[in-house]
Amino acid sequence: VFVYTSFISKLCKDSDMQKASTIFNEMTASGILPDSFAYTTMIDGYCKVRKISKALQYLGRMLKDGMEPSVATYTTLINSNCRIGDMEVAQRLLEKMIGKGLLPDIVAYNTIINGYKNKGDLQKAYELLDMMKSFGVSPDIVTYNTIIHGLVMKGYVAEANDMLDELIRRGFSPDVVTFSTIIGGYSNKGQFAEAFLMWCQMSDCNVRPDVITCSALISGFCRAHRIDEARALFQKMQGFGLNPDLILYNTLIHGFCRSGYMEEAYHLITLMIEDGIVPD
RNA sequence: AAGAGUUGGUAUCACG
Repeated sequence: VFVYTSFISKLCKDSDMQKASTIFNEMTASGILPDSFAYTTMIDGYCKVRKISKALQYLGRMLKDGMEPSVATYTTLINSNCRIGDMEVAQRLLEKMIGKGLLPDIVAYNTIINGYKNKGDLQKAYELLDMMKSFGVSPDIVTYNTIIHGLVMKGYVAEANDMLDELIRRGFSPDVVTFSTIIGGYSNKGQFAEAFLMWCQMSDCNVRPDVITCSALISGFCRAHRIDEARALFQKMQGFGLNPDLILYNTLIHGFCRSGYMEEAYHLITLMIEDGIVPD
């Protein structure tokens, strides 16, 4: 079950549910009984490719095998509903698991907080934050990152910055996601001085930028038609050993087109192909 | 360097 499930898990992450289900069937055919992990992997895989009926089919098989959904199984289902924006169902699932005597863990809470955040309902996100604390579950850096992103999405980047200070005061270590989120927020608003300060604070914390950090900044530069700076950072990051990916190329190509640099945009396509990245 | 679930970057019709 161990090796099968790890293999299936990788296939699910590649959204290759065709192959994943083949392997799953192969496993059961060889007499190996799927456990809770195996089922949850399949359920999550199908949820992520929006084949909910397939996912429920596996959930049904799991129940028929006499297994109770685990906290992770519930979290998968909650997340699936969060993605389609159905927070009523997500909330009901959370209550249902509690009713069954399962205690939602940090991941479960983070998932539903993220769901409310994506709906723009920071009020509810904060309520869930209180709820988790009252159940004795402490927020972690993911929780903070989620709320910081919620603030950024609403344009409250200064408040997001305050939240960063607060989390540090409480003894948490901001990570590359924290900084990328805030840098992206400033960058999108054209507040590049603030974005730069954040970049410096990130270095002070010994957190290294990654491709996403750079993309967030480059995206802002492009939006503001500051193509020289976009280009400069694009060069510089490769000096750091960071390799541009598909999204970054798309960002730059779009930015160059928008600012009228059509030849250069076109040139990027050949460049990305040389990098082994297939344009989408 | 190993089996499951949560957070950050681009684009996309219509509506607004």
